[in-house]
Amino acid sequence: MSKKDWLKKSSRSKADLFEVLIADYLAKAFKIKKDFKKEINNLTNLLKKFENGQLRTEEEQIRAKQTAIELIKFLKRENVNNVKDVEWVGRQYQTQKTLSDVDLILTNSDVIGVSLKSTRIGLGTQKNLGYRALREHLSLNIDKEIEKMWEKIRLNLGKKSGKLKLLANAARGIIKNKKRKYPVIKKIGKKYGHSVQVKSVKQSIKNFNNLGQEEKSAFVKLIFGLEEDKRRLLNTVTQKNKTSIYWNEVYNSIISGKGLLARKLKNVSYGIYSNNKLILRLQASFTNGIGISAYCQRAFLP
DNA sequence: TGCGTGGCGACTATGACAAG
DNA sequence: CTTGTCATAGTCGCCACGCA
Repeated sequence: MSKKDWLKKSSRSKADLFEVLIADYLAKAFKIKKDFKKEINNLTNLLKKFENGQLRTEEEQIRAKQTAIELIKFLKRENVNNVKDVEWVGRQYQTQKTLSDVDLILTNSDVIGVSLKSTRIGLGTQKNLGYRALREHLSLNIDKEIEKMWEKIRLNLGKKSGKLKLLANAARGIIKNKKRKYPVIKKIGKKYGHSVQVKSVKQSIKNFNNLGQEEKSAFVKLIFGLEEDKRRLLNTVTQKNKTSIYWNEVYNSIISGKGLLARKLKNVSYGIYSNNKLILRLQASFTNGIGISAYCQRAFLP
């Protein structure tokens, strides 16, 4: 296993540990006869095996404590006292169709989902949408533009000399892979790729705004990873020593598709607004550098 | 410090053609 | 005609970085 694999696995376990630690604090706070000691021990032991395992564990312990304190305060303020059970949802989000990491089950059987994030820098990419998904949801069609882009790239390469000229008729993947060896390929890709990005953004905005409520909803749900979730959702983000907690206010309009509107942000990016509040930023791009590789849109939280 | 950009890598889809 | 195999294309999560 390569070092990167270890790091990846470790961060997965780290996130898990972060979640169960908080679940444990919450169970205590609501005096529920349940603890997560077993999960905590298992994950702590697992983390020990990774590079700097001790350090990683301690970092999550500190962050979890801090987050839990803030979360419990928040719940008190919001008069959420009637919690009868705490459940760790963890990574079942695909099957459970929820962003919740820990569920709070209330005495009336309502559920509050809590999404828990612990990051060093930024919020990361929310989702990377491929052309297929965009075609399906937004009826985006830039086939012609992409074909034209390739024609121009090949034409341009053909005018060069030597190895570059030979590449003019090579497979797309070959050309793509040569871009590090021949940086001029990146320049060419950028030159002809940019207009594809710009056009696709225009088309995406127009098409999104022409969608019906249900289709708008489906697209946004795809990005948020929501399906038929009935939970009220509480988001917490812990960065460094700062924790922010907020109800997922946009949730209802996301589900209903009401009040959703796309608007241009920059030449290659647009925003999706829920009742005039920016909820997502989408950026037209190529997955692997500029031009020449597969088209995609990346979604970021604002 | 937010945003646009660049990059890696694992995985999946597709289509051509060979083998059964 | 169906199944297998191979190369190429596309998908997508994660991360890094530079610049205004």
